[in-house]
Amino acid sequence: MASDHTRSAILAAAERLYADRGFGDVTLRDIVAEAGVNLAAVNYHFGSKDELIAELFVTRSIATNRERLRELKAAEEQGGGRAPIEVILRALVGPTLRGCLGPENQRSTAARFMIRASIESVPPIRRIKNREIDHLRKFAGAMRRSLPNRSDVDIYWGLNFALAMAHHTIRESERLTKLSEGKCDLDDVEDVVARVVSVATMALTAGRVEAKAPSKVAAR
Amino acid sequence: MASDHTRSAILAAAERLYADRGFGDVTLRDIVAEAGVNLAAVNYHFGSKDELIAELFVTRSIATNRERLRELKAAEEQGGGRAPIEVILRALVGPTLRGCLGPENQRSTAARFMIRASIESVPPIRRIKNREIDHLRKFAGAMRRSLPNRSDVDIYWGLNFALAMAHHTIRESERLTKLSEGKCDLDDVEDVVARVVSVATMALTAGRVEAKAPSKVAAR
DNA sequence: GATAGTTTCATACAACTGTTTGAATTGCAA
DNA sequence: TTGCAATTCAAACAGTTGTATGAAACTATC
Repeated sequence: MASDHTRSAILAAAERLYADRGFGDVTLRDIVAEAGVNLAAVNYHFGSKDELIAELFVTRSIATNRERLRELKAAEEQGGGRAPIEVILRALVGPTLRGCLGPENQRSTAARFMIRASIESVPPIRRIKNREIDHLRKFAGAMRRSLPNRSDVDIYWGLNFALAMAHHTIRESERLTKLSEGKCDLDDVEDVVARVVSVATMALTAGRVEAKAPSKVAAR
Repeated sequence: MASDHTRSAILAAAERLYADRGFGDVTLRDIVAEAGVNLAAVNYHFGSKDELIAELFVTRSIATNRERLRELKAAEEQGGGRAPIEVILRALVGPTLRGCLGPENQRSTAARFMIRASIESVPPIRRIKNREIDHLRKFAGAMRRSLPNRSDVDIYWGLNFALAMAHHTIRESERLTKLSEGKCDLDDVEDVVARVVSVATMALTAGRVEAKAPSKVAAR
């Protein structure tokens, strides 16, 4: 083990470069140059390039998921096993949004890395995301307990839409800023969280709005 | 020009292979082998690999966007310049969802290609997506006319959330099926459209649901 | 049917990539 | 200090990739 200096230098350099330039444009040679270590050190310490990327992503994922579960558990304990749906949703999307958004100039390397991972989604990262299902099931369970009258199908759709709004907002934050000409303030993370939670809550609690049949409109 | 046989054979083979195996795993040599043409034909007819991918994506995008605008225009004309917000949202997300979802066994190559493009998002495709803003602005305009009392910020957030739900559902359709153990029926496209439109409509019309402050819950 | 322009082809190119190797160096324990 | 394992290093490896080349085959026009 020793000092692990090389190992952490590689992790730091890789995270920074991937965050700045994306996975497609950064080679192992770029990383070791930035870290000031030898090329072979990557394979010595991590086994392969993919395992290096996986370790970067797993580290951040675990932190986010831990925070999610902490908030969820606290909410359910306080409510005697049933938490209000807004609080559950806040526990679901809050940590992710807080970890990725915020004032751009002071956005951490980790945050920018996670945004990049959300945009590019290379194989090692996709593999990890696929293991996230058990984690999501815990939220589905909490939502079911919170809304016992709601069907499973509606619960899953609500969960899906909540994640959709959070992740899409992160991934397309730049485009939303441009589209809205800066009117949508993505630096105000708590406002974003509140908007996502609010809409997801409505999706899960409101009666279905009957959408007008498009027959006449769509007709030629 | 001649028969264009080689050109279209390349396009068809590329679309099929990319749809099945993803952009990362398919080389030009795979494509020309599948198409039964010479390797140099790709650069002769398309200039480069990226331009080939771009052409594939642009073709499908244009078709979707045309359909979107057709539905939007029809709706606004029928309503004398103002269309109901549900109909606008349906014009926004309907064509995309219909183009990508539907019974898996009979899903077209084009549909599977677009799903792949949504998941992997390779540089030439990202470049094209970035040019989509003007197109989205037309929908923002229609939404503003439909909901004149709503602030611009709310309009943009509603637009953002509508796209979020549609695109995320496409991209993560497999995961949603697995998570819900098949309970969420993604083959019933019109039901998916109705759900997305319904939630987006609520997001745009309902008063803001005041989410509970998380202070106590989140506290250590 | 000769010719000019287009298209196809086999092949080579040139560069880059992640990974491996084996020797050199370092750090620690006996 | 000696010995042993962990670490670092320069160098090469092996394979793949997109692209370029120049000759050959084809097509249509006059």
